[in-house]
Amino acid sequence: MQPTAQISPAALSQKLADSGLRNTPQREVVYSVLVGKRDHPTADEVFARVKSEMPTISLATVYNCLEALVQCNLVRQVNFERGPTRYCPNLHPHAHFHDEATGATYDIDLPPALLEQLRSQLPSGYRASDVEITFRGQATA
Amino acid sequence: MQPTAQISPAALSQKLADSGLRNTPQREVVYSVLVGKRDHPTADEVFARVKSEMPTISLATVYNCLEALVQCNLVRQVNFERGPTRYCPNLHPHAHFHDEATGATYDIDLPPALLEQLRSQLPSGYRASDVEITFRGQATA
DNA sequence: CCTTTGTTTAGAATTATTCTAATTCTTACT
DNA sequence: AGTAAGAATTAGAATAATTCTAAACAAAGG
Repeated sequence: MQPTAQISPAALSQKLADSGLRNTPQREVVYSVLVGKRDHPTADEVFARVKSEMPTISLATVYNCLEALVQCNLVRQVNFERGPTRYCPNLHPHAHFHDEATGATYDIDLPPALLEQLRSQLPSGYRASDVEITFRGQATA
Repeated sequence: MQPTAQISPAALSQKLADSGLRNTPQREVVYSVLVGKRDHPTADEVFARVKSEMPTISLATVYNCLEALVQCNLVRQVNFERGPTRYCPNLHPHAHFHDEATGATYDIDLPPALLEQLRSQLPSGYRASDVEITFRGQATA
């Protein structure tokens, strides 16, 4: 998993603008927190991390910022079963491995050919804009 | 998608017993409702369907029954994003296609070889007990 | 029987998330 | 600069799905 490079504030503004959204200090901090520690944090965890840098931010704003970043395709949402939504700034197509023992989440790179093979399993008439692949198990390493 | 045949009440009892659980009229009805209409209903939807047959059942019991059936491997849970959990009596390994327009869910059969290929992408030390594959998009057919 | 253990039930509690309404910021005119 | 219009932020209320709680019930074993 090579990390996705953090984009510049200007590029962030641009990406937001592309989706009709504005850049704000809050959105910048939320984004930088996400790329700073790619452990698939929940909104609550993001909130806690952001507060140390910007103590006045509210949880509602964190949700708003995360949604904005998802909308402009800088961040992906990840869900495991019924757990809280997690956020992932890795934009490479990849799967997730969810360690049932520790709760940790790892990114798993997938060859594009394999994804293509998966897509080809769909009957004609089914057009998938997205595939989500999640492994569950134990990582002993 | 060939449908999974409904198992007999005796076999249901046996499966439950294998997991240290008892059979009950409620569990039988919940199971028969699930196999009766395989449209991946939510707990609420199951509740509504079961009530017509057994009007005194409670929602908590439906949750309990569904959990029991999941535990003894007769039913799978399916989650889409943040939506309510859905229940699926199809035990063949398969993926799901979630139609974003209608909200409908379709089962997609997957060749075991492809699943094996997916599993082989995991680094050594990662042992997956389960893989979940979800397509999102639009079904025009 | 009588005890133990599992199940059901109704309703309360919980959790993650979204909504609301008031305020504050930006942007873009004039 | 001054101001109107549209976004974004905030705190707290509301919601939705699910889980928990405690009491009643049922079944199984000695």
